Amino acid sequence: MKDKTDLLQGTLDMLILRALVTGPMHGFAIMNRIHQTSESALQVEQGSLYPALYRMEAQGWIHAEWGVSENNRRAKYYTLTEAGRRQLGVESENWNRMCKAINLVMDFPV
Amino acid sequence: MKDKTDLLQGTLDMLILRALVTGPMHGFAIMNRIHQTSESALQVEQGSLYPALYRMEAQGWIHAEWGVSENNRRAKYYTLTEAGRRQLGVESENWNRMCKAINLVMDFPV
DNA sequence: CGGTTTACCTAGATTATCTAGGTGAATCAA
DNA sequence: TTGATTCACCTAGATAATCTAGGTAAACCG
Repeated sequence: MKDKTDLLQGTLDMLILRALVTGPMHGFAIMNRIHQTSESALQVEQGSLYPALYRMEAQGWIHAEWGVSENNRRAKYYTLTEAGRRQLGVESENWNRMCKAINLVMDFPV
Repeated sequence: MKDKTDLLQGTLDMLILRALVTGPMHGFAIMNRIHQTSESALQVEQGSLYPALYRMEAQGWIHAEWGVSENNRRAKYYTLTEAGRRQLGVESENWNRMCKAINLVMDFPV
């Protein structure tokens, strides 16, 4: 059974890219950022996050660099690349189109 | 690679249930209805539709009955059950919550 | 020095949807 | 009357995204 906080499939990459628009961030912080800005409605699991980051780095959308976190832990900082910014545009547009389409169906007069 | 008309995962049942609010319909008509009301933005594939209908009937959300279509073909007409109407409410609420949550993240100030 | 938090990682399961095949009956044009 | 097209249904297997459930190690705190 799907949990209430499960993500809508296909939106994770977009959310991560969007989080990185405000500047480089490490994985753990991205997770928290998404949780907080969604007012706790979204909870990205670590088992989803890290493979996604790995995949997106391979795609060239983000760039990773080891550093030290604000809590003095070693952390991998991710930066949005130019390709990542373009990808965010594509995914964001797609999301808006889908949202609109679904709402057209949902709001169709009875 | 995901196609532009691919559905957002998790929304198919909701769309089908919603289509049936206007009255009983056969599978093929449900497919076309979703395509049309979404202004061609959504295209449910038959290989997604029929298994979904089967699954939803097993869940008790819809009820099937053989009949004859407006084109004089044999067709299976689906009707929304009371449980299906409740399920639509649940899924619809969940969709709105998710949409809002994602848009909170997407619209977060830079 | 033991527990908690931070931060990362991975294998395998789950599940939804799509791809790509198929059937058969009705309609329509040649 | 026959061949092509449309309607309507069905299914097996592939694909892919996310989650579950495990794990490591270092830093901090009492």
